[in-house]
Formats: sequence, structure tokens, C-alpha cells
Amino acid sequence: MLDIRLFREQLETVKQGFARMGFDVSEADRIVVIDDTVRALKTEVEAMQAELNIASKAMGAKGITPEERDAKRAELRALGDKISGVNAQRTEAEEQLRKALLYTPNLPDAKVPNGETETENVLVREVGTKREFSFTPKPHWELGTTLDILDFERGVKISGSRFYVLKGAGAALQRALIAFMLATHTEQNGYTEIYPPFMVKEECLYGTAQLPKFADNHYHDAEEDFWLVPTAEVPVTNLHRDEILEGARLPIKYVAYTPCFRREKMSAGRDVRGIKRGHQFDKVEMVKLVTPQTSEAELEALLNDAESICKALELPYRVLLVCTGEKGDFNTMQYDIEVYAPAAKGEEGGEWLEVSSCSNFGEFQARRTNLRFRPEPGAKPEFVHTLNGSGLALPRIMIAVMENYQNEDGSITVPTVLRPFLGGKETIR
RNA sequence: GGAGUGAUGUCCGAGUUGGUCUAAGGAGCACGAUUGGAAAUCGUGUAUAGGUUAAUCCCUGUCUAGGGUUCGAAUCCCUAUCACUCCGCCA
Repeated sequence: MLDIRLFREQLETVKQGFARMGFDVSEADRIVVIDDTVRALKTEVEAMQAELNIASKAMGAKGITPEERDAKRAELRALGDKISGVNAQRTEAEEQLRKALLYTPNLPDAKVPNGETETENVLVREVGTKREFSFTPKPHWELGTTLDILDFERGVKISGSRFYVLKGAGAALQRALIAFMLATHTEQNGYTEIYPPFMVKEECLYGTAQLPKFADNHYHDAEEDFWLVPTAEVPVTNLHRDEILEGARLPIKYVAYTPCFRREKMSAGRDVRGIKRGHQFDKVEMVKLVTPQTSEAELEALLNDAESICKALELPYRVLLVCTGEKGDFNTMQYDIEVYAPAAKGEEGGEWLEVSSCSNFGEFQARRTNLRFRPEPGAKPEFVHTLNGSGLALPRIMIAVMENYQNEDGSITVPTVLRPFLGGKETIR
């Protein structure tokens, strides 16, 4: 959510940001008009309320006679009714304003490239080299099925399309990856591990801005206020909602493993082969709460922490600075990390798979979650800046590991760093 | 799921026959005095959101949340949430 003051004081900046994000610019003008209405009504109500308060107080004074009190009572009752009337208008206008603000995108950072599609994303760096195969690499669904560590048919049987079952060494490999990532982030990168609820209240999804815009991509209980988390970003960023943190505590760095649940309605028919896109997937997510002055540098550090996983797993990857049209609506800037999977497109060959998005949200989410910090004892509270990034998304990193580490006989070599988490196993066969 | 009790500022805590509550008091914190320095002591200040303003002043809302009664609500009524106790159920 943007500060309403931005609309009042820097309308042109807001409009430019909206234009870059492909958002209706006239909405900014409409918001200014509603804001003017709200403030006019508010001033009117408050003046009348002040009058009523003074008069009511006088009613309780000692010297007043019952007759005077009765006479005054009718008069004040009328004033009270009048206040209610205008106040109802005010509430309505405020609600309009709130709704309008909930839908507005964040303003992109100056460094974000303009563009509509992924072709306009800027390649920041490419790390590692693609492996040269002396044989034709197989896609992960073939490897997994043959090794009997991946079962698509039974996944579909019990849960429907876009579900699969990991079995034996497949399940163990994923568990090892999760354990390895958590260990790296907690022991080397300085994050505190969080195990959050996988179901949250609706207000949390408003807080991180999945709602109201993307309601149809989330699962929720029909009877109670429970929503399945689409990413650990939601519970973890909301952890300190409505709090005022001591400035000295920042930055706060959390890492959490959770399953993620998504309807994927927008992606119907896309990526149906293999385990690339499902209704349920696992992810290790990093979340940072930082001061406004440091958020830019913290984004680079976050990206670096995510990359450390790719490096340790010795997977070729690239980093992209995502353009205005492709990035999320609510961050100020977003880097994507893509790892290379040599057979993920089957007959067509390899593919870069997005395994992480690292974003800075500025104070956008902090405003929605009312999450502030006090820079110095006694100082006025300010909104924190929030950031998050995957570190990393599991099924896709599974794909990359399986396809990059496959051998000609169909077995898969276990990456060195994962072996301690798999009882020393070197090969899945 | 049933019954009961409770929720006050950063924290503790008074206030519940509706009207100087303009929320006492204490702790903590900040600044100052005192001191060679510190402790102790004393003094001053110290919630938050918004409106108005050049700024101050001032005004409005907030005593868990949302409604209601009333000229007027921390206080009375209703609903919800959370915590605790007892019962039931369960892993």
C-alpha cells in the first residue's frame, strides 16, 4: 500500500510509476478526489463532535437544573443525529479510499528496466557452465519413473492432475535438499529458522498483498478463516504485524521451510509435464525486516544468499533483473535466479528454471501489516522495509539436480554437499 | 463442543452504582541537576493514528475488536477474538 501523502504531494511521481507498471494512471487522480472528500467530511464531523463534547460535559455540571437539562437534551440529540449522518458519509468515503489503495501497485525502483515480457529482463550474470553430455540427457520424469523415486500415476489417482508422489530416494533427496538449505542459511548466512503455521488468517494475505488482487489463486477453508499459505512469505512477514520493533533489533533475518499451495488457475495447461508446476510444492524462503536505509544493500545480500545454494550444489544458473511487466506488482525491484536443467523440455532439450525470486517491497507490505520500528529510543516509529526470496524452490531444484547429475545408466550422482544428509549415499540407482 | 473468569498505555497496575478520566500510581526509558566518576536521590519529559497549521496551539478517534443504549461510555447491553480454569473429546 502506498502512502496517501505521496498522492497529495508527489502525484506526478505516482503517475509515472503507475504508467511504468502498466496500471491505470487516472486511478491516481480518482484517489486524490476521494481523499479530498474524506478530509472535508472528517473536518466537518470533528468540528461538530467537539461542539457536542463540550455541551455534553456542561450537562454534567453542578449548577444545572433538571428543566435546563431536559431542554438541552433535545437540542443535543438533534446534533448527535446530524453527526451520525455526516459520519456515515465519511465512513463510506474512507472505505472507497481504502479499497482503491489496496489495489494499487508499488512504484518500481529507477533501476528496474521497462518492458512487457521476459525478453526485456536484464541478464545480470551467468555462473557455472552447462554440462557437456556424452549421451542424450533424459528428462527428470523419465529418470524418476525408471528409478521408481517419482510416481505420477498414483499422485493423480489420489489427488488429481498436478500432483505426484516422491518415493524412497526421491523423497529422501528432497528432504536432504531442505535440510541442507536450512543448515546453510542458519549456520552460514545468519538466518533464524521459523516453523510457521501453514494456514493463516485472511488478513495475513492482505498484509503481503496476495489479496485482494489474486484471490482465485489461493485455497481456503469454506467455513473458517483459514487460508493455505502460497509461500512462507505470508506467515513469516506477518509474524511481527502490528508491532513496533526496537531499531537495534534490525535487520531481522528469518528462514522457513513450508509447503506452498496454489490453484494455478492462471497457468492452466502450462508446464503440465513433470514436477515443475503443481498445486503443492515445497520451498525454503528467506524473509528480512530491515531499516529503509539498508534495504537496497539487503536485497543484494539476499540474492547472494540464494545464489550460495546454487553454487554449493554446483548447478549452472543465471541472475536476471526482472522488467516492469514481468515482476510482481508490489515489489520495488526483483531479481530472479534460474538454474539450467538440460532435459526439462523433453525432446526440445534444456530449459532455464526459475528457482528463486528475490524482492524488495520497501514499506509497501509494512504499511499493510502495520509493522514498524523505532529508530532510537523515544523516536517516532517508522515503517520497516520487507524483503523476501526463495532459497530455493524445491521441485525445480530437484529437477536440476536429477537432470544435471544423471549418468548414462540412468542413475543419479548425489551432489557432494547433500551426502551428509543422505547417510553418505553417493548414487541413487 | 459445554460452563466460568478475564483483556486498560512500552510493561505492571488503579478505576466497573455512566458526568473534572483531561486514565491515578509504579516500573522502564530519555534529558537535566547532584558527583572526581558512578549508584542512590531530585526535577522534567515520555502512547498512537488522523485533521488543521509556516510551526506551535488546538481539535477528533483509540481502554482487545465491531455494533448498540445515552445529551454523555474504560464503566451498561450484544456479538466476535484471544488467554486462563473446569468438564467433554482426542494425537
